[in-house]
Amino acid sequence: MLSKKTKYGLKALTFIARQENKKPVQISTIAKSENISKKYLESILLTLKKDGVLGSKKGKGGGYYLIKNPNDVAMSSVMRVLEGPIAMIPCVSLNFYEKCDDCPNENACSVHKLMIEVRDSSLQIFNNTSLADLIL
Amino acid sequence: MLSKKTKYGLKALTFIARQENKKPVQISTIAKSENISKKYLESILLTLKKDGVLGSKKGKGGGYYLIKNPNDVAMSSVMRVLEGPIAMIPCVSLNFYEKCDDCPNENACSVHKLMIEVRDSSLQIFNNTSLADLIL
DNA sequence: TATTACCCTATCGGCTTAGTAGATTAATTG
DNA sequence: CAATTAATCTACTAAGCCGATAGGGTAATA
Repeated sequence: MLSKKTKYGLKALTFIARQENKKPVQISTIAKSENISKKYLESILLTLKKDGVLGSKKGKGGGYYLIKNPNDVAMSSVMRVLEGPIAMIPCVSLNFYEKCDDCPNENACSVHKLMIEVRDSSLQIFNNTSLADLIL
Repeated sequence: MLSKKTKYGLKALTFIARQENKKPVQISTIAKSENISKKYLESILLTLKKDGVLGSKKGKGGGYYLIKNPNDVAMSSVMRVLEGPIAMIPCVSLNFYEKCDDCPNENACSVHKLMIEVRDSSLQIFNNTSLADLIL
């Protein structure tokens, strides 16, 4: 399941990227327009800022703005920051690997192979889709 | 995330499908061999039985056995029974569709389109992989 | 210097997951 | 028939996560 966190984050990023001018967008503006709890959205945008996708400006006329070019914001990186691993199971995750405690031998595991396939196909989509593709 | 339920279920199915003879396999045998809590595995196998993939026999020499041919057990159906929707988000699910409460217009949603792509690529894998492929 | 709006910490209810316990039912075997 | 075996059913629980909320703190701008 895609968490609301990720869903809201993607919607917010899209909203910001759609701005003609490069003026900062306020949290409350996005929250209202996209039907998202303002306080919750706050924490999400903060996460995206720490990740380096967004920048922020305080005070009057402040808000959040895009730091990178939408073409350079890959879905794979956004997904990893907000959702966590792209793989369905830790033992096939590239960035969040963890050994299964019930599997003595990964290579002999029937589930393992299947999950690698799924991971690769998802990864291909997320790597080849950028924020710019979402704007359309 | 793939739930342990699904993971255990797949492992159990593989275990049963690997049996040379078609004699029923007992829960405890699978549980020990695959390091799964016996009682938990019980409920999983019961679910698979209700779905029509497995049959069971009580009493001495009883256990669970495969009803269908491994080639006819598609991963997509097993996934749906154990894991639920294959889609990452209900609004793009084919079998478990639900409207988003925050989206006024699905077709205008940037997340929607992305999630359809992911669903389709996963579905293709799950549809084209059967239990027979896992045995190898 | 007042206002605006980001920043941080803490908390909470509700839900799901994984696992446990115990009693019951049905089939086989002696 | 009786004893054994193993599936079936019901109920419960501990732990963890998610989404949301509350309230105050801090920095920049006009």
